[in-house]
Amino acid sequence: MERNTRQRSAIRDAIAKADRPLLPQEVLDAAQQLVPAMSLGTVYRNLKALVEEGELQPVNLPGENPRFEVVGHQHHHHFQCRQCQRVFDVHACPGDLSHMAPQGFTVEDHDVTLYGRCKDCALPAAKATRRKSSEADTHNHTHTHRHVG
Amino acid sequence: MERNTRQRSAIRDAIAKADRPLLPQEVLDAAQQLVPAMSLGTVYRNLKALVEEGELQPVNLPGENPRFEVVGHQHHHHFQCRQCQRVFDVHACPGDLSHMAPQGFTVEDHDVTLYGRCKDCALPAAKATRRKSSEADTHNHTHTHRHVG
DNA sequence: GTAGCTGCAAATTCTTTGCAGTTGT
DNA sequence: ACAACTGCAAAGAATTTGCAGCTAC
Repeated sequence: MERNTRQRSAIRDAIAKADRPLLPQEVLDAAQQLVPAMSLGTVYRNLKALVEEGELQPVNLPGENPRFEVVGHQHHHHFQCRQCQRVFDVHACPGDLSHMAPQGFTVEDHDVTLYGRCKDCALPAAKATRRKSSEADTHNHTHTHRHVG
Repeated sequence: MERNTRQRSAIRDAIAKADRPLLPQEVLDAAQQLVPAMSLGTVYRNLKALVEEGELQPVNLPGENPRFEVVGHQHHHHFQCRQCQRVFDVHACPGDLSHMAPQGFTVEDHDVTLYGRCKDCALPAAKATRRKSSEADTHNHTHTHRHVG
């Protein structure tokens, strides 16, 4: 049976409060504000458990490490900002794309990822009424690149 | 200046002959038929060099390690077979998807991945005239899962 | 002859796992 | 009590890199 540890609550909370899918390290950072001694291993273990439990779902984007969000809206897609690298949900869907497949291929599902600028990182020219650029640059610049360097 | 080593030729050749994007390990497997002593490190170094040179391009699918293909067709998408895990090019495109983005977000590009059954792995019921199942099961079942297990 | 390349092994990054001690129920 | 959970550290997997020797030009 599942237990209600401080760590698990903090992890649940961090993801529930986020308005976007989080990386394990981001979950740790947020959860450590409640439980400072929490380890990354515990985050991974709980993410896995919560996914199996059906409470969370992994969000995989091309070339990115998996992020996690609460299971809510069924079928949806994602947007990644090229400036701050953060990922956001997109509730729209292009619909049936089976016509795109080559002869003889059967399409069962699809993934769509949009790239561009998020609201906070909008380009100067793109917004007449814009926040000071210093604000935009103050964001979570999570430069996530898969693996080594 | 770039040199023409046996290894580099074998790598180039392996990718050019493949009809789909290959994983580094698949490139090694193919290239070792020409240069048996080739190491995986050499494959990675050459893939990187050939990408920087503009001869190859990485193909990133959600939750998958990067594959590589020759730069040819400009904008295109990919299909991954849920049976054999192989990835194929899709030359169609859904077109402009900027209407999908939330208010204030600017869309500059998109990635689309289709999932289903490739021609070789078509479901029995889906094809009247079908190859013997033994043939389909003889394929490259590259079970690529990111990271450990 | 020498710069670029190669194989090998060690290092790095992300993720999982073993273990001994802690804690929720 | 005792099973589930935690922190820590080691293991694992994909990728990069340092180094000494090899080789194309």
